[in-house]
Amino acid sequence: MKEFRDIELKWQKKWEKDKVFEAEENRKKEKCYIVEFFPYPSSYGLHMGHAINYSIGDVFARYKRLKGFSVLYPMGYDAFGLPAENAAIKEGVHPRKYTEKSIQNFLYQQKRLGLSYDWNRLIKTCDVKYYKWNQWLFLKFFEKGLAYRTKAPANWCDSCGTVLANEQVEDGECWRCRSKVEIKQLEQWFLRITKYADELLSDLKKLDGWPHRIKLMQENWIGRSQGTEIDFKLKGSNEKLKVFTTRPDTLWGVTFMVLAPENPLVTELVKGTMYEKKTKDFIDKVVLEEKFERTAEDKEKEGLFIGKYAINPVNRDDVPIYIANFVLLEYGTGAVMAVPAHDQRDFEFAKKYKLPIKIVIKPENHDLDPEKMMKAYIEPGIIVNSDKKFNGKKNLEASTEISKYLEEKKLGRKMVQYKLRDWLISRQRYWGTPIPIIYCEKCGAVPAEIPVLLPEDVKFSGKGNPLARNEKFVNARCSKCSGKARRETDTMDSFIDSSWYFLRYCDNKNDKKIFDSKKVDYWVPLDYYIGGAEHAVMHLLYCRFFTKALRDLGLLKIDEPVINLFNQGMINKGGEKMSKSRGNIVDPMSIVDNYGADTLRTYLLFLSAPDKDKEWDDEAIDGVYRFLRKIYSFKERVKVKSSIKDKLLESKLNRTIKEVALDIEEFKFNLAISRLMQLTNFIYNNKENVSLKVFETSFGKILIMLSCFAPHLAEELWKGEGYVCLAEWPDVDESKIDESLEKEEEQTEKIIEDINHVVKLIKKDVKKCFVYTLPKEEKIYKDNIETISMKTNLEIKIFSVNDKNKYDPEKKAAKAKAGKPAIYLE
RNA sequence: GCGGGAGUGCCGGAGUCUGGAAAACGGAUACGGUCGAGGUCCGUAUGGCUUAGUGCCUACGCAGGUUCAAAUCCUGUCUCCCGCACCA
Repeated sequence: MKEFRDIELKWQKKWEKDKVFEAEENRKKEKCYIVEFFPYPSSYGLHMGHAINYSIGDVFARYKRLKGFSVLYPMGYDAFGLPAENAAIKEGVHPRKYTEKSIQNFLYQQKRLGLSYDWNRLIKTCDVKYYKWNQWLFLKFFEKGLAYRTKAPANWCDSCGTVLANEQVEDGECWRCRSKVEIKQLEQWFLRITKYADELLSDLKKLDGWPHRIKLMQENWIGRSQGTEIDFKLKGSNEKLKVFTTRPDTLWGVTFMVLAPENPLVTELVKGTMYEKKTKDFIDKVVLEEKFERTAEDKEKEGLFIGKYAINPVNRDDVPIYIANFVLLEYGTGAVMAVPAHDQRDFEFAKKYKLPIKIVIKPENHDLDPEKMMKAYIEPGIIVNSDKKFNGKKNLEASTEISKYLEEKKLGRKMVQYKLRDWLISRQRYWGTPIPIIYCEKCGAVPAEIPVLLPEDVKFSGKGNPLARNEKFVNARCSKCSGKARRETDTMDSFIDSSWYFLRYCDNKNDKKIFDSKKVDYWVPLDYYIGGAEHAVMHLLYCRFFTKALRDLGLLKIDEPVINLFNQGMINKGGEKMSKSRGNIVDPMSIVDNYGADTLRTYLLFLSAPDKDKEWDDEAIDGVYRFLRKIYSFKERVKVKSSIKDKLLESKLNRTIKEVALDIEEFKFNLAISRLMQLTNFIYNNKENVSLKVFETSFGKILIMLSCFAPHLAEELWKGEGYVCLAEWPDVDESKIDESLEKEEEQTEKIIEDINHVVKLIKKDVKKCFVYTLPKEEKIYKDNIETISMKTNLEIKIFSVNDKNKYDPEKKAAKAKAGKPAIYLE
């Protein structure tokens, strides 16, 4: 509808001109900081998921403003990243141009949705004013030993031409392009996130406002396990082989050992022996070809004896050393002691390679026979065949004693292990923040002067990192000795950008400091952070890590960045996720063109609770459109015939104000909208029977509530001072809420329904209707006689059942019950 | 395998925390009305039976249990979605 379009554009312009949504640190007000995951600006523009995401945040921001909060609600763009660079290679556009264009498109579309961002706080991560502070932070981390460089096996995505962090590998595939990831040995920069592993885990308990499942996913990802590290001596050598186990109680049951094939010790051990060739072949096969299939649980276990033995420190047994595909270098010490009797993996391996199975724990009631066992016995039991100190004890209790015993004998120590690895942040790509390091022939890796500008003049060939071929960029002077030096050409993972952007919003124009702590302290932590669940173990873990690291640098006073995390549901169409490849996407902007932004926003929130998945329905949107048009129709006031519905309207209005506020606080926007619909329908149906004064004050209050969902329409119809979006949320007048009056209305509706029902049944021409009520209900129906008459199109006469003079030729009055009067028609 | 979430009319979804006449709100379809036609708008119907009536039966994935009373609480089970997965 063109009218809606004009209205929306008009108000969008006015809001912008009057800087209506600019935030300020008003210390007299309570603050509320609301952020949505900032988008990667793709050239396709907003998709429906964005539209939902921002609609949720906008409703809440608008609501909090109406409630008198000082609200910061900013937007930014996660503008570095691969798609822009790939487009550059494919289409020959410079990534900066491509990105700027996409940003302009996003910005235009977001404004067209009427989102109430403080655009003055805009952030673009590809802007040197932003990424300079990435570099600053990196150098701080470097100084504190939180950033370090090392040669390590890295996840390599050949199609992206770069390495990936563990979090960015999903099922052995690149999270972005879905191609197979391989392992390469490379010298790379890491951030020591593992330093915070324990705190990241234990602080999850503080996050009451986070969805349970996100916390669980992080907990699993961090993967803390407590155990014991035990030293095995190599036979015929003084060298030690360390293993990590959570089951020291099974130590006497060790019958072999297994090393991860890529464990550097392995090549050393077989050097010069007859096993060297076989071992090398095995390693090549397992490590290079099968890195990721290898971690599947149903993968057949494969191993190889490497000709060496270790000595069990507690019983001096010789145990053969194997390498096998089921042991991972990254976890623990990359070596395990194998106890086939009590570990399923070891059991399967032992069966396959005919290794002995020795029972050291048995159930209380019966004995185990290693020959007949079909699987490992992993339940609790009694220790047997071990040291006499422990035999006969319950294994769970003995476990700690054994660990202590090992510690005393200096054979082992208690230890905590994590699955969490350090964060690999080097990317062999152009479109990112340059890592501000210079390699000097004399001084080694030294900090570069920042900002290290990303050179604009580069050539994209599609192979390798264009920065590395840019002589002007690469050649540098050492910042310490001015000697000949070479610049680091890797750029940072763009997840660095998103790990702290919410802090920069608070002071986005500061060119002296990363941010002014006073400003940040006022706004952070985020009161509400809204976005999809796909970032559970990437962004949401990294930003927690950065918060803690920045706190330890003295820049922040908080431990956790986000109080309440809200995950919106996914939008489906035809039972499937909306996606380009399925061809079932609906472009939000096409809906805006046809129905307007107000309709789209309201519809998206009305579909279902914001945290639930949604099913897009092309037709159902008409319902919301009708609702908004109905509201718009009140622009022209009809003739007032009476004021008999004033009290009822005020009652409903006040109840609605109360309920809608509660619904919004609980993010039940779908319910809030349905209540506004009900109230609107009531007014619409009774518009001639409400006095002008009551109508206008009520309608004004409705518009304030409506302004959260359909802000343009609300502004257009608002007759109060200033902007409706800067008004005050209406107070609830409890005294106006009249339960019995509303009940009367229900009863009236009911009798109308009954009369109409009967009229239809008897299929006769009816003109008059006689209603017989219980004496105490007589008044209710008499008060509403006009409504009943009007809606049944009959002449109505109401009698109390005890009225002796009533007209009742067929003695129907006897059927009257409480709330259900009897009827006679003629 | 482990963990999390969900199953309610023709459809999307309320209701579940806190047990008390299930189906708010919206959509679709059909019929009727309004209208010059279309759209709009209004009304009625959409599990079964029955009717000068407001009644009865059946129903909240399935099966049990607790209770005067269960969509709601408990136990078991099936299906679907999501996450993790040889972590020693």
